Amino acid sequence: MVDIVNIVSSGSLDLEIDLESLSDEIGPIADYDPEKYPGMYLRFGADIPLITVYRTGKYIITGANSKEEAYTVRERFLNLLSDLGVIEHPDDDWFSIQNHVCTAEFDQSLNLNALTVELGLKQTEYEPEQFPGLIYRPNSDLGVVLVFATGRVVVTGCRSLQDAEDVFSDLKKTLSEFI
DNA sequence: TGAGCGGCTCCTTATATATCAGCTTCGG
DNA sequence: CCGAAGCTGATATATAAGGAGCCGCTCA
Repeated sequence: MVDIVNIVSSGSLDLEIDLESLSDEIGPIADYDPEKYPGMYLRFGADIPLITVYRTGKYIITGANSKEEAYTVRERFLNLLSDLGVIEHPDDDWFSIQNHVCTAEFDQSLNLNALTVELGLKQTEYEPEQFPGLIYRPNSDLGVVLVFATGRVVVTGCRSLQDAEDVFSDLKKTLSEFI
């Protein structure tokens, strides 16, 4: 069982945007400081995913806890642009989920030095002086796993929740004899 | 030799995870 | 005034995006 903690998605409006005037029109929920970063930040509320909009019309949505939330925020964004007359149809772009960050857990603490050997040195990186987690890159190439001595796990780099679930269940299967 | 261009790296954002150093704050 | 406790920011992972800066290469 893995839980989604963050989803990164991106899309394109396929049109050039004047971020300076758009941020003025949107008001305080927009934050644009080109000296600091070329993207304009747009956040509908404190616990609502962040939208970063670029001059080229491309945008990214970070911080969603589900695929549905990412799509809902995208829809709200497109409706806002439609209301402002920036775009004509609130659905004429492409949009896709790019990354799932998930957490999972083994019900026991783990010896990461032994785990490094068990998983194979070429797929594993563990340098506790640099970072306390073990970095495991499965052959499936569906994602990357961070394993901690507490038994907690972070699965990232997955295109879908199914990929993250597959990565974690494969890891559990691989370690079924070990733990 | 220098201009120009392509490629690369870093910045920023979200998010869980854990461990260190360095800093501030507080009590005795 | 000093030790302890708490807090912050670094470390690493993935991913999209545009811009700045840097490096090396090619051609005039």
